[in-house]
Amino acid sequence: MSRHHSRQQPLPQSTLATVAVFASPTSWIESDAVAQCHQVAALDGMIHVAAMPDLHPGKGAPIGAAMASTVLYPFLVGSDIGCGIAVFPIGLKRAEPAKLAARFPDLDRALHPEQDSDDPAWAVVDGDIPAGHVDGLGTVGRGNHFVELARIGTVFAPDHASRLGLAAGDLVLIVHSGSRGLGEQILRAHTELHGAGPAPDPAAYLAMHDDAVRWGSLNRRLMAARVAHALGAEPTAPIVDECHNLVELRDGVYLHRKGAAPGHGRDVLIAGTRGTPSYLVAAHAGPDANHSVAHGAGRKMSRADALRRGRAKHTVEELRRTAVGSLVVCGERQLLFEEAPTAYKRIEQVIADLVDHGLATPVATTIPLVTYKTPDRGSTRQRTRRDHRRKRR
DNA sequence: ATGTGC
Repeated sequence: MSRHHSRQQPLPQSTLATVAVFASPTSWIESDAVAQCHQVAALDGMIHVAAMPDLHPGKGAPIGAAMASTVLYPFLVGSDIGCGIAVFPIGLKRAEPAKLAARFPDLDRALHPEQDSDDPAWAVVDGDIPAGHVDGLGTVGRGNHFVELARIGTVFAPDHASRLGLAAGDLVLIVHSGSRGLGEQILRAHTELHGAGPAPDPAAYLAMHDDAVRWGSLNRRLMAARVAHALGAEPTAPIVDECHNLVELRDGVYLHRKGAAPGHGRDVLIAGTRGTPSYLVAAHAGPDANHSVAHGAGRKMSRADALRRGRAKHTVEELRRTAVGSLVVCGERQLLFEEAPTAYKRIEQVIADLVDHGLATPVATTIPLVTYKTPDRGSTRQRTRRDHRRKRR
């Protein structure tokens, strides 16, 4: 993606923005990702780039960074505007993970307002559907997105956990998903005209962006409600819901977050992997960190590397039943390898880096029981996405 | 990441 764009007027003399990396020297950070941070720092209007310990290379822009600029750059937020992680308490009698896994609804299948009008999940909609965008409502998507049933493990801050209504052993649903096709449409509309250049009308972009942020949050609530009903529980309101791909106007500058969660006095669920704990933290990041914290463990390997190396290292069964005893529902073999826990950094190191830099305080861990990624198409033959496409033709 | 692109 080129960062050169046409301008009618001469640019003001640009000063290079500062780059701060919030990770210990021993934490593995790919040099390509740091290089991307410095490329971002050289953009017109950029003031400060804060890289989180889960930093890794993205398409054009780094993932795991908060970037403050006088100019709004849509590509720094990316296509999944509104992607985030929400946590919902769920009152369930403990049951076998295998039984629960089998009861998850098909989250590839969208809820349609008319065809599915009797679905009780609609009760979470308390207004209009943002942008009137109906396509893909209630679907989880692909990549690192998931819906997970987890139990609260170690509680580090009992009072804080208690204020959130949580105690060790409680069950929660964790939903990581975004705005599906809507955010992609919004970025594409900008990119077709302006490439990686700034939004010429920031207010117009922000209006669409804010719709996508609301849509993403609604989508997470819809999915939590679908799953709760399917598991025989009542839907609940999220106790945590933070979006990690967004831009906000803060102190007069555009603060872009790409794979970085708001960290100023927020509670944030920082995702581990599909086979390790996640961390619920109290975030208290200041201006040096662009008021942000990490959003997850962060990829250690590219998807291609994870697929290639994973095939030599793991069996499908090992990835479907993890080291913590959880089950992974994922009918796509390729995705299972791409998302293997070993393709990610150690979440404990990411959290330690945040703690050491004074950006967050752990509240509790969540231990996966069932992670849903894509519908299970049966275990007799694990298919890839390509197989599905072939079959359709 | 994505109702995409090889």
